[in-house]
Amino acid sequence: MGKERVTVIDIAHAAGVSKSTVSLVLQASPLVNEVTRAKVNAVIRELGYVYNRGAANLRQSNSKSKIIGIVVNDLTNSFFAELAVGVDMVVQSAGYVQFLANTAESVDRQREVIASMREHGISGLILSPARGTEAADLKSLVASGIPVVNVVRQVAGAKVSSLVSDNHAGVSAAVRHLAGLGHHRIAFLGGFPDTAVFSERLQGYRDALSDMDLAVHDELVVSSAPSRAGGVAAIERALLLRERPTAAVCFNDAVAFGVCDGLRAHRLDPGEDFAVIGFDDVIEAQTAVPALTTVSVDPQGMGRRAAQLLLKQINAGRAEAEAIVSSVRLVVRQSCGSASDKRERLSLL
Amino acid sequence: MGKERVTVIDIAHAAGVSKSTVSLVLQASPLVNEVTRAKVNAVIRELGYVYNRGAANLRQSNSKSKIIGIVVNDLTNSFFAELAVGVDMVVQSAGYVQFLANTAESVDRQREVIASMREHGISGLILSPARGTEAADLKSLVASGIPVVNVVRQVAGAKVSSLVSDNHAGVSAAVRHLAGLGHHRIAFLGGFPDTAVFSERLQGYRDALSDMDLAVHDELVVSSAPSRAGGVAAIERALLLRERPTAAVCFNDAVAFGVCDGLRAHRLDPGEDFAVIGFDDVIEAQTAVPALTTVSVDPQGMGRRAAQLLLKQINAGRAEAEAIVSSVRLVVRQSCGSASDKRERLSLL
DNA sequence: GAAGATAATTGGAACGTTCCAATTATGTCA
DNA sequence: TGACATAATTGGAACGTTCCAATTATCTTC
Repeated sequence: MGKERVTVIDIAHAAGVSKSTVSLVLQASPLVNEVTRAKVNAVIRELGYVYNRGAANLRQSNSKSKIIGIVVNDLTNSFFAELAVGVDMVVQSAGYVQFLANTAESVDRQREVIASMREHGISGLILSPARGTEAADLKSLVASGIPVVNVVRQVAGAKVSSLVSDNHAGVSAAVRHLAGLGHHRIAFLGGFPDTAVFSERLQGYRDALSDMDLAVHDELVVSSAPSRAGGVAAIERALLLRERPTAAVCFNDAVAFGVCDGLRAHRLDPGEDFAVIGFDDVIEAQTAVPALTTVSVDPQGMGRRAAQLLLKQINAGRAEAEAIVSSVRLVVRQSCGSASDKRERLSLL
Repeated sequence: MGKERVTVIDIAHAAGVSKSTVSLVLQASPLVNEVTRAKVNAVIRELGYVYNRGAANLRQSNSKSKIIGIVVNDLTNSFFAELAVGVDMVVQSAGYVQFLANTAESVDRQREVIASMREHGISGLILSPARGTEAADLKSLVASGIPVVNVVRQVAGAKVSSLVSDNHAGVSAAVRHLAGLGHHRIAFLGGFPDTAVFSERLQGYRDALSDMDLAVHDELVVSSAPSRAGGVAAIERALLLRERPTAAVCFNDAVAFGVCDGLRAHRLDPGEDFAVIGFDDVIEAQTAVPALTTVSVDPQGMGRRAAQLLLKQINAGRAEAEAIVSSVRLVVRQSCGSASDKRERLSLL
């Protein structure tokens, strides 16, 4: 049953009008009379018609496909999952649907999925580029006029819009906060050193230390995978130092959680015995114990803004690339053990 | 630049063959001569041709659109993020691309996104239905012959395949394990009571208690949102009981983590002072401190299997619905404080 | 070298929609 | 009522592909 599909012609026939009129109704054109519109709509419902966007898209320009692509480098990281949710929200309510693909940091896979998305005629692309992505990888895509918004990571030399958080300012604020609490040996933990994001955050760390007249010890920056497991590994190594750090700002929240885990494995109480600050502010940051002090970038909000930027460019037809750096704020919670937080915690018990 | 697209006709012209031949080449047909194939492929690369699946799909049956839809009820839960990654893996390597949408438990939104996906001609759908989804919601979809695989949750009366984990056996095993460790007052924490998954798990809890000759106290089952925050709330309430539980099996890992957080807020050490067992085995379960004892369902593997099942049905044309319940195993780690684990932990220090 | 088989190629119709130009119906005004 | 404007509707071409039936080129075999 239900083998052959219902087309606009079937509707036209059943409603006693022409296919052109039905098409007009589908597009909510003001040219069609109210009563015919009602009749056509009734028939549409009655016959269970489903619009064929593929056919429509064939006739129209590609930018009306109502598909946007989003490719992220690591969906198992909740930062990106939330980013995707944010994108999905605005994209859905604009009547679009999103192709989501995960590259797991593989540029090969990234190339494949972008090619596949192009074949399907995406109207635009939101991309968190895999490590090692080069401007050349995006060249033909932008040449074809498809708007692209890079998020989280930039690609040097690519003529596309980008939306990144203010990494330098965020880490700076975190370091200054720790220094203000009296910490002298502050570590920078986690992250792959060959990424722009890492460089920016590290620079923020170094600059803030200088600002606060603290020495910069290279042994205190230990890189690792930007994951929970990476955080465990990083703190393990940091605790091996002859002169241990007393605080750390972490590459991201996942690393920070791993650091807390690693501390506990050493019978150290994060927040009490060791201060840790994250970066991202994923949802668990609030509910974790201790609640994580972190640089809030609001991943969902970032997804929403990226989607809005992309939709703007799609609607504008040909839009120039703009680079937005999204401001960021330090959210002080329990994991850095500030005096005020200690009071707060005691009053809770 | 790059405004008008390159079509199969342009290729044909440039290669000195007919569009039919180019089409044959695109489909890797054995009918075409090696040397012409090579020439055509060269021209394709040279002109930067991109295949238009929309057009192809117009001519072919819907099942060749190479798009599958996946809609989940809560992507911010890492269980579903990992499920999506699993689906993506097999789907990508089969040359498909996935529409991913998040419903946030809204059946309205779910209806919208499914409708939108149909308009785009998905070949199949993997659905983790939002709470309150009814068989009627899927009726027209299955009537149109599009294969659907429900994951995680079933929809009563819907004629679609499903892949769920063995909830009863999983919770049973968890309860028996706790009882074996000497616990008498075992709570069941978290989850919305109006779902089939909840009922199944609760039944597993009750049956196992009976098996072990333990009394079933209704006050020991406290429902809540199946999230980290819900876990905090649930354990708060459980600790208010005149006679406190000493152990809990939780609706899922998110709840279990929340329960650990809540315990710590009360200066109770999860694993030492109170045993907790989760359900799902998300990646953090291994690296968390204490590592979470949990019923492992391997979300990525589940995603992969769901995708394989769906692809099988797509290729088979018309396939009958099959209900698979995926077996499940208890992974004992630190959070339930078994004797052997205590030894293990001590040896670590 | 004629006949038949096989290999390779091809033009044209079809898929379901949109858009344009053209047509018909309806209203307004002197 | 005729002339004109406006409102509503319409047929046909086009989008880029696939598929069928038909054609042409190349082999075999006697």
